[in-house]
Amino acid sequence: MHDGATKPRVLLVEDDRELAGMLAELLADEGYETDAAHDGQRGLHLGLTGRYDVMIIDRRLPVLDGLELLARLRAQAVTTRVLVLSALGELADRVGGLDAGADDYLVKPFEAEELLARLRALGRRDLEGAECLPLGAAALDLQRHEVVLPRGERITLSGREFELLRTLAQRPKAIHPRASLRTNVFADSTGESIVDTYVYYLRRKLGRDVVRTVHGLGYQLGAV
Amino acid sequence: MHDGATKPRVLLVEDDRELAGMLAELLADEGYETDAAHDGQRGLHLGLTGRYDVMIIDRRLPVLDGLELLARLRAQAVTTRVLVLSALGELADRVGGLDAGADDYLVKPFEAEELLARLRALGRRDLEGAECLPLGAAALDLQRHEVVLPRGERITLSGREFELLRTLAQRPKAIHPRASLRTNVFADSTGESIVDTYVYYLRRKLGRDVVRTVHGLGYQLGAV
DNA sequence: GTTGCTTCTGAGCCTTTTCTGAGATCTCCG
DNA sequence: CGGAGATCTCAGAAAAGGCTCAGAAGCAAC
Repeated sequence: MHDGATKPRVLLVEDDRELAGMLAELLADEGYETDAAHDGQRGLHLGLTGRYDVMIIDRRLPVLDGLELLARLRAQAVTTRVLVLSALGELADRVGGLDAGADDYLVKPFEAEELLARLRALGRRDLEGAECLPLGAAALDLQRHEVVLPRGERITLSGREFELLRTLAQRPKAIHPRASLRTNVFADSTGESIVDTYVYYLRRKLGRDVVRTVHGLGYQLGAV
Repeated sequence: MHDGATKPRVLLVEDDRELAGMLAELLADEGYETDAAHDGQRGLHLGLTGRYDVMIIDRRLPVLDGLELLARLRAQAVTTRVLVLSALGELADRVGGLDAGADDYLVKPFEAEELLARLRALGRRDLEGAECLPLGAAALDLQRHEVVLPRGERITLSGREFELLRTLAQRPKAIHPRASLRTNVFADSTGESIVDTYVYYLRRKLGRDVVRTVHGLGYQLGAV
């Protein structure tokens, strides 16, 4: 399950299985946790249901084309950074990709190093390449699943507590509806109040103000 | 050069397969156990996951250049001695290689005897230098497979116990997932709890705090 | 062969985490 | 104010994760 939950998670959508395998190995060495899909349909499914820090999407895909996939994801308000791979280097395609909502564009063949550099850049853009997410005056240690208080005290979180807080902290100003938290953090578990329960746990450990309730809309990150 | 029981392990990263084959044979004759990689990517993978006493890396490599590979290994806190091979004898390259963290540099073509001499020298240097890993107030004697307590008392570890503790001590701040310990130390043995068992053995010999449990994530080096 | 150590497996038990649901409390709005 | 729906709190069951250990199997030295 979520063994290395602290690792940045990558969704790789690439139909060339040999290339996909190499990339997966490369990414694993680099400390990423990778899910792979070999066609657009599957990619869409994973992209909508999983939580990823970055996505790498090939432009040409069977079943559902890469740009089409990207557009669909964006239509569903998936804001994850996306790096599009393409065998076509022409300007037109490049523009098309960026138009469709890609954050970066890489032309095949490419150096492994360049891919990694671009991934890091995307991560940095998202403040996720960092080891910690800011939490008001405190910080969330992504490696250790701990909250570091200003005075240096550490409070360890369980896996789910961590996932929830991390999700909130990734977009600190956003209001996160229960439904999306339930989907992203709790894999649509059947209980209706699972999110409430974990908000309760977080508040019990970190104080009432970690999470703010926006009545009727959802939850938002507060301050510790 | 190394303690008699186990052969010294060499990682050879060389894209010229003919040369690689010859070197592997030479090294085998000389009592080394050799893993070979033919491109930088594969070399990086092996270098990060395997344990080697020395690495021989060609400067020019496909996919991931030799110096880049070296820098990457160093960045991941791999401290193994590295001998860089190069067809280019110019000063600039020499400096580049040493900059990138090489311990020695050998220009092609070279005599077999010279390579062996330099390997022995690197082995020796390893003995002089960091022959102990710090373990809080104590230390892990890499030659004798013993833990040296602050008061000078020595506790002998079995082979597996040593490998496990060494792996943890090599990256003392990292959290090591069970799965990776299982792969690296126990060659993916079938039992699920092999890592737990050896953690238990270490704790029994060295006290509860040698190894810290990070629930759901893995183990981390503690203090003795 | 016997002795002694190491390695590995798996069973049993304990702890922590996860999930569910039900009652108490709160908020909004008429 | 009062009711409906939303939110909070929490206890307890189930599942997952972790610890301890006994014993079998392997290996090396005597």
